[in-house]
Amino acid sequence: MPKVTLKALAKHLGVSVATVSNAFNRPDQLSAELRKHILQESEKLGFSGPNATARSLRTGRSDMIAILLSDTLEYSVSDPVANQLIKGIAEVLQDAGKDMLLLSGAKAVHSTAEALPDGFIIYGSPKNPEQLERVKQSGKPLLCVDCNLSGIGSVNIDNYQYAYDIAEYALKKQPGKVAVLGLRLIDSDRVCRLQQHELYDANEAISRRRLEGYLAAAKQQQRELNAEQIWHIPVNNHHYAQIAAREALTQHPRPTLLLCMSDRIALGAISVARQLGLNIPQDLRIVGFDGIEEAERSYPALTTVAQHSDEKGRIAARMLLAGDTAENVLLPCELRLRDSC
Amino acid sequence: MPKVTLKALAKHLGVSVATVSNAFNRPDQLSAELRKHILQESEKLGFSGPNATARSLRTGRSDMIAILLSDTLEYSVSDPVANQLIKGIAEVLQDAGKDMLLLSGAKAVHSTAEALPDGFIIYGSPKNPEQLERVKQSGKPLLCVDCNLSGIGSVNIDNYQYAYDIAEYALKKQPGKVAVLGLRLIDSDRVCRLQQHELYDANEAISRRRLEGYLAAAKQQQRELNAEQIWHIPVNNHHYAQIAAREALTQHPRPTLLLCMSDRIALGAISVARQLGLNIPQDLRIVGFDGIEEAERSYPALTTVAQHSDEKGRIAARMLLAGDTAENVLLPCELRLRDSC
DNA sequence: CAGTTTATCTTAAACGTTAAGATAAATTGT
DNA sequence: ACAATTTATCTTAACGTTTAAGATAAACTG
Repeated sequence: MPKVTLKALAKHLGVSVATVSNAFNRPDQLSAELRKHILQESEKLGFSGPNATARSLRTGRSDMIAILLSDTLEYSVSDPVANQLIKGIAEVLQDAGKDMLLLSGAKAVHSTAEALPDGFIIYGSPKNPEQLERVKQSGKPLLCVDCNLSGIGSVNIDNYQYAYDIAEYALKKQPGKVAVLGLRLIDSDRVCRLQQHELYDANEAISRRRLEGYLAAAKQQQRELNAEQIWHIPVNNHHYAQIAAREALTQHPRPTLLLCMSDRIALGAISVARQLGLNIPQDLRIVGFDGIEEAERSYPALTTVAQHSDEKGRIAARMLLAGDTAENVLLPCELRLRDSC
Repeated sequence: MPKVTLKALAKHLGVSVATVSNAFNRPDQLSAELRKHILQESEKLGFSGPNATARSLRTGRSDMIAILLSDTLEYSVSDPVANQLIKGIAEVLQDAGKDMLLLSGAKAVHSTAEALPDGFIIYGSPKNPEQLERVKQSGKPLLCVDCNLSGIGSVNIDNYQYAYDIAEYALKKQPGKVAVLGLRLIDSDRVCRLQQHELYDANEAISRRRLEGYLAAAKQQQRELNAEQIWHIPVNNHHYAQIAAREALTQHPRPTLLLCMSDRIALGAISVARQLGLNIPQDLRIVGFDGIEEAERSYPALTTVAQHSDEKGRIAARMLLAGDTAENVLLPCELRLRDSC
């Protein structure tokens, strides 16, 4: 059977294509009567509305907003923080009648998905420079979330400050040896300690800002914190967190405080501590970062910095839709003081 | 500045649009020399390749495949089973040079995202009948995963059989009262027990097949399993699992066996059991379903049915790409007998 | 060297829409 | 009653590509 198009419908109804188009898009351009008739008939013929591709070509819009993830889709999206962010963005976009498109940053995405969206929310430090370049080139509105790119508006939290705050709190509570379980500090697939020369890095990634906060707090409290006590964890999951935590906690002397750059890492560390028979907070204190739901339910409940990723998503989405893409917004967080420290 | 298009490029270079188009798509249609020149010049002008929308309109293809999720994006995708599936699909699609598009089933998706893909993988029981209808109408290749729709090819596991098998195994091991912690058995947002009339349902959802398996095994072993011992859990997460587990495990007499329809539910139940001071497997045995990674690491390690969702994804994607959309494939699973039962 | 093939490029017609301007009919004001 | 306005619909020209078919010139064939 021939495809049902606006043109075919128009012919069948004996009216012009414009009128059919208007029936769908601009009700004020034709009589209510005719419009109803057209809509009915189109339903009958199984016409599911004007072809989206053609419309998009003609109007230059697609009513889609993309989230440019820094990793593979499946990984980015399974992270609880990213998940909350996506949820927040989705809420706002839906209300605005826009679609959300998730773009993987890790793999070479075919151009269709990249070319289509009317705007982009770049989430996390982009790992694919060519892709970023294409997106910048597109001239479409851009916004960063949890990253900072020169010339692009952004929504962030003050990672340095809150890392400083929670580290300061923890250091005051707990004397003894300090270790950091850091997330994606360097470009390596394996858990490892930092080397001296890797201690500082011009990198704008949020994990670097957090590390700087920890280091500043340690310095201010005159507590030792060397590169060899700073672990790099390549992926934010339980598995890698446990590997690092086990390395850190089987040292002699054993650290008495773990500063963890994410709640997932902290939860992994808690489970290792339990396996090692350590009592939290007596033998060991642990703090996290992010404020994911699981952190409230853990035993002991995790002391952490609560950032509101859903709100971050909502704000970013609203800014993008409003064309408000020049500002750099910093959202407040809260220290959640619980039993783990 | 004027937009850079094929036409603009052609004019600038003094060749026809067709030639520029061929430079990108059909290298054999022009001399290598000219092609190189065109590509260089196009790079210089910041032309990022032929406009995807126009190409898609002209060719009728978008090189995108959509996964039609049954829930909201953020929820569907945070589920470990869905996550594995997506990973598998992504692998195959990437190798084939296709893009993956995630479509939310819960909300009204704007037509652009729905109209674009060249094919659909429907994941889970669709909750949005109109959307499903539109997708069917499109005439594009469809495939179901973890669901069954008449006339549409599918990739599934034998939920009935494996539920039967693991229940049979557990029932033989453990005498006493049996309870089922079921996932999405009825249409309710709250944790609750099933009513008598809800025990059987024509619904094709996988959870129903699993329940039938449990019931058949109980019957075969002449063990009691009434509606009042079957819980409905609306969302596959720790939170709801714990609510249901707490209800089930604070009964008198207490059940000694929990048949859980997902590993996440089972893990939630394990944590409740621990809170109640119950010893597993002495006081209580628990089995799960799915075989997620966490289930190996839990304490005690979870006895479950391992389905290979990544492989399921790969197979589904390959079938769809091969145009092999009529078959109904059943993938094998394995019983993983561990300490929890 | 006429006839045929090959390599290279051009022309022009789609693809299915929308938006601006044109036209004709109906309504209004004076 | 007639110009002025409003309302309803139509015509036309894009939007940026791809591709079948045609044109041209160079290279081969016997």
